[in-house]
Amino acid sequence: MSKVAAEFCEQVYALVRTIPPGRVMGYGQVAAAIGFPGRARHVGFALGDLPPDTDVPWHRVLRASGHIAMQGDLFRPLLQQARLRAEGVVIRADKVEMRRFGWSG
DNA sequence: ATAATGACTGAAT
DNA sequence: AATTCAGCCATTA
Repeated sequence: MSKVAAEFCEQVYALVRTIPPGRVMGYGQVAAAIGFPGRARHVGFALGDLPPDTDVPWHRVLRASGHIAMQGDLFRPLLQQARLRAEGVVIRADKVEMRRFGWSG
């Protein structure tokens, strides 16, 4: 990884692994939780650096609005949506109800 | 040192 | 409620 410090990535992964199935967090929320408020975009990059077979549940991280990120991407949003639904998260029009599925720890 | 970039955000329209 | 715009911040060129 070249864009974000390894330590930052490790903390992101560690926290994301603690998100329970069926619950979600926002990028900025994750950043703030590990002590890096304002680094929402970097959380995104850290997750993007994960291999396709990672055990990190990156699909449980969405935008603060509840929208699925990477709308420009063709494949990943579909996978993310499928995995979330498999965990019982209700998604309507590419967005989830944060009030109901959001998680703070 | 200036400018561009990106799995983002919050306020304004 | 949906879109647009202007900040955000570390990394690159």
